[in-house]
Amino acid sequence: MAELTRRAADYSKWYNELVIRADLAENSGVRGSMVIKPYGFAIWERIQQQLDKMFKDTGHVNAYFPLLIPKSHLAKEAEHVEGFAKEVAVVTHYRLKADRAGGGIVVDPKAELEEALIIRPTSETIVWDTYKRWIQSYRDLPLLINQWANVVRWEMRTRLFLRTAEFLWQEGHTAHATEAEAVAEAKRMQEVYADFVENFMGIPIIKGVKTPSERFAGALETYTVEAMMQDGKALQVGTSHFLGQNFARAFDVKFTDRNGKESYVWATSWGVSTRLMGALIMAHADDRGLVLPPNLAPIQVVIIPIYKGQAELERVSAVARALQQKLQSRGIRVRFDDCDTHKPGWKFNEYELKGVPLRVAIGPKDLENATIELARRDTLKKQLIALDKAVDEIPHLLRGIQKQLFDKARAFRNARTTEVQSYPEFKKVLDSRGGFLSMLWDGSAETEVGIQRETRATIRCIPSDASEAEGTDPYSGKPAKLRVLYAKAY
RNA sequence: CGGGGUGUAGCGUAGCCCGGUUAUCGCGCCUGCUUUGGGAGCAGGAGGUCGCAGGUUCGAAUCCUGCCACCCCGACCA
Repeated sequence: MAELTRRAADYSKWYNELVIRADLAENSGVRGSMVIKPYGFAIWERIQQQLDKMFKDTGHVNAYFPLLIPKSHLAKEAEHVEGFAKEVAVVTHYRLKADRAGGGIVVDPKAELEEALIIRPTSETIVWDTYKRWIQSYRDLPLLINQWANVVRWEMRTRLFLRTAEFLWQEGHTAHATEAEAVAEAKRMQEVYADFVENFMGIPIIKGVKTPSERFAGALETYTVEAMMQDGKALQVGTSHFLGQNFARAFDVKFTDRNGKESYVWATSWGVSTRLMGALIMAHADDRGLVLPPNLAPIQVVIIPIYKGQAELERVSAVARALQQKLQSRGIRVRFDDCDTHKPGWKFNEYELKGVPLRVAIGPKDLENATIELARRDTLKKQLIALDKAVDEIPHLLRGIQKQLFDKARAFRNARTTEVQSYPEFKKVLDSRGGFLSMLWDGSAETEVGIQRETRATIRCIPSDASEAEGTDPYSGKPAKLRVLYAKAY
């Protein structure tokens, strides 16, 4: 990764080329949207399946809400509308007609909608408009619902995976009888995300809360999980909001409690998106392509036959298929690539590009010696092992690679996290090493804005494990009680 | 929305300033033979509204006008 770090300024070029070459996605040609290719989608499906299981294990169920939302819904929650109004796509007509003059097709001016519809940038408004009809009693609570969907945000600038105009995500929307229960839910989902990103994706994260200015539009508290990419920039990979009673008030969602008293319900919402795939690439990949943690990899082991002629292929295949079957019976995802349209060297490169954690090569020499060649994607090291040891060795190696990827990323992040005491030191470290900078903060938005303007670094979060600190904010000179994490972010 | 840039085969490009044979080269694609333990070699072949629409000219990828799309940099953002 030294090469990548050295070329930090050139990072976006590297990143986009890699993403495309690795067959994950490409710009669609439609402003800011992406096409996710089959291999990329296989990775997304792994993410979906695992998260979906974790949501269900924590008592949630899936549902689906409309794509198009009446414009007036958005206006009901003041801060929410202010946050999203600048980037919503609007549907104003329901019909096209032939254009006699131009020979093309034009919007039929007679088909204007009485009320414009917006394409959801997030679903809080339509969900809460629906919840109003679903909730009357404390017996209807808690309501713990998740939806997998696409949303559209007309961002001024887009970037493959990290900020596309249309993206896939999941959004959880829950309703609770008490404030304490809703806060606990928001925190619990932050934990679920942390668990998923660290243990499944192998990316270490920092848990914390956002400052008021970085909060979700309409939230009282935003819990975040922040990761560091290999160029030292921060990326928010998951977010969970405690919404208080804001949306319940805006959409008039009340319930009657045990004592017959009526009050507004308490809400949360939480989400992760295809941005996770951007995080995956930028956290683990190297100049040879993707590096996938085994838990996530759609293909964990690829077996490549080496042979001359049909007879040899058949002898190699017999061994390869037997190994494949034994591994599969242990729950390992194995592909035996015996297609004869590409040579072994081509396949080696292809599966490295795709980040497959382990590669097995079996050829005539292996048949003679009862061995296989095993290559690790993370270290690029090759070793010969006895065929009869492979079935035990491979699961063990996969676990080792999963741990190694996480440990490496965590060591990198720790090495790039600096506690700074003064503002000159802050600027110096930010320019030289980047990464996370821990510094005392006076709690004011003025300081945040000032530092952002001067350095482009923002407060990523107030870490939840931050110890009590006492001192002065190096930027403003005012009293400070908190150490927060600053970083340049995507 | 402000600043900059680019549109030529599936991808990457030369040609444009200074108009003139059949639009250049590489990758990829197709066929054949030889190959197969790190992205094969040789031979042959296919593939083009030169972003779109006008204009100037005997003649436009090249000059002029308008439009469109995309990329990069800012403000915005999961």
